[in-house]
Amino acid sequence: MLSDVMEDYLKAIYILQVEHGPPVSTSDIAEYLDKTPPTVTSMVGKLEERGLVDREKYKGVELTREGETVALEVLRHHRLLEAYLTEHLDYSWSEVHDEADTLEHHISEEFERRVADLLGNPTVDPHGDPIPSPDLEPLEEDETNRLSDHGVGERVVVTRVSDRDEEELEYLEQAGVTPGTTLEIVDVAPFGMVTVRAVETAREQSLPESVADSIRVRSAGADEPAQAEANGA
Amino acid sequence: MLSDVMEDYLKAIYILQVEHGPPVSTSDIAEYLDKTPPTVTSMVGKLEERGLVDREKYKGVELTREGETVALEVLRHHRLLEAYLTEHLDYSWSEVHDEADTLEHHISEEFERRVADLLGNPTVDPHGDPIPSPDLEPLEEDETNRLSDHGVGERVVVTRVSDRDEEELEYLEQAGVTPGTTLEIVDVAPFGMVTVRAVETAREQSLPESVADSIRVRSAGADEPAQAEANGA
DNA sequence: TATTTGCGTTCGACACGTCTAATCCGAGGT
DNA sequence: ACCTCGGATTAGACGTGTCGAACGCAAATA
Repeated sequence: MLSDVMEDYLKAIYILQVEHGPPVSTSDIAEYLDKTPPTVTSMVGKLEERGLVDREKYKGVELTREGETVALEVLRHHRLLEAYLTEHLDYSWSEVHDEADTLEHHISEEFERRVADLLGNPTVDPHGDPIPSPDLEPLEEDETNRLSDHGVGERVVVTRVSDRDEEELEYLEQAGVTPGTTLEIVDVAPFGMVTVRAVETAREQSLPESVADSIRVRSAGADEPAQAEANGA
Repeated sequence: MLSDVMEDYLKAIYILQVEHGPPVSTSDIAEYLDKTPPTVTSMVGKLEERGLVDREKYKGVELTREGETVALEVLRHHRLLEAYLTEHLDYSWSEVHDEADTLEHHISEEFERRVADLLGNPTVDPHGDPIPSPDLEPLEEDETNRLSDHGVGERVVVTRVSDRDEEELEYLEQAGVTPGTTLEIVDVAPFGMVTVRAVETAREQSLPESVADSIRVRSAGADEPAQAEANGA
């Protein structure tokens, strides 16, 4: 049996690995989990002993297939919970993260199954993040663009926003920028600030570069406009 | 902050205290929580340091008001979760206990509030156990009788069954003996076996003494036939 | 190539929750 | 009043997860 702490490490390594590719450094893990580097070194050693990560000293760490499976399981719990809390317990879009972060380690397989059924086996969570399938196959890479990769005049549909920063989420939520929203890019300032107009509501918003970086979009009218609606119920 | 383990001890002490009255012995706690007596002694020492229990060495332990409040909080979580899992996630009556036992330590106050609202602020859980109020006032004593206190020919309404033994619960569930059921006592054997007929379905069941002891009832047609229906939604 | 500098790792320590083995109370029987 | 025996406590140990301080490696700099 794995402790919740170990699950947290595996999830962190998975996420960092997806973002910047393996190997993942000790200090990145420490930063992500708010631990000190010696703590991470020692924990990573234990994960290696259990065959959940491969490691090269002074280089970095990478999940084994087994470690990846555990990470996907935790991620599935997390994202199902986010969807569930949002749709059935009336949580706001920005409140769900902390609750899911705790509960993801403590729900049973039974609970997972029942929640998934109730939601109609969704494939994305409320932030647009993909939910790993029940058999925990590796997720496909996110092929969509960042909002900041697009230029003035283009029309895009939001597919996904980062769920790591609560304040950012609250801002986007009340600004009406959520998965499924169609945006028209009004202006791009030299320092990366992007001004967009939500097509449905005609509201204009300016978003700093860091925010524009974490919003994933596809071109409006591009192939397969189905993803945002795939989250059942 | 209290650990989940400490919460478990406080809950256990509370329950034992309600059952057999203070002081609660080390070995009873050990038995209840499936730990060894030295472990309990050491933990009880820590609870005493934190002002959650009063203790007299070699005698036993009793919750302080503060410790009782914590126990009631955990109990509220547990019983709300049981009600919630039963009513909204389609858990069977006997499955909920283990899931609730874990989750009770990990849900936020926010979650507690939302679940309570959704259920209509129930005052009893699916087993008929009282749910502590949000302000965590001490629970009133259970004034109802045990099934085994009644004699042949009497009609009683089930108000409450113990949730500690999963097998027993499964049996009672499929036997149709649940809170709200009206029973007529058909026979009492000398060794405590009670045979009852469920009035609504006319099914007859024989219950061993241990089971008959853990079923609480009130006389059918007695004052205030309202309790079993008080669990909203 | 020699040195600096930034990470990473090792070392020692600590709190928690648990156990076994050994010892110690104290209530009930004589 | 004494002894016994069941239950409680102390003593010592271990695994987990965490830290700060000291040390070591390796890549970039000169």
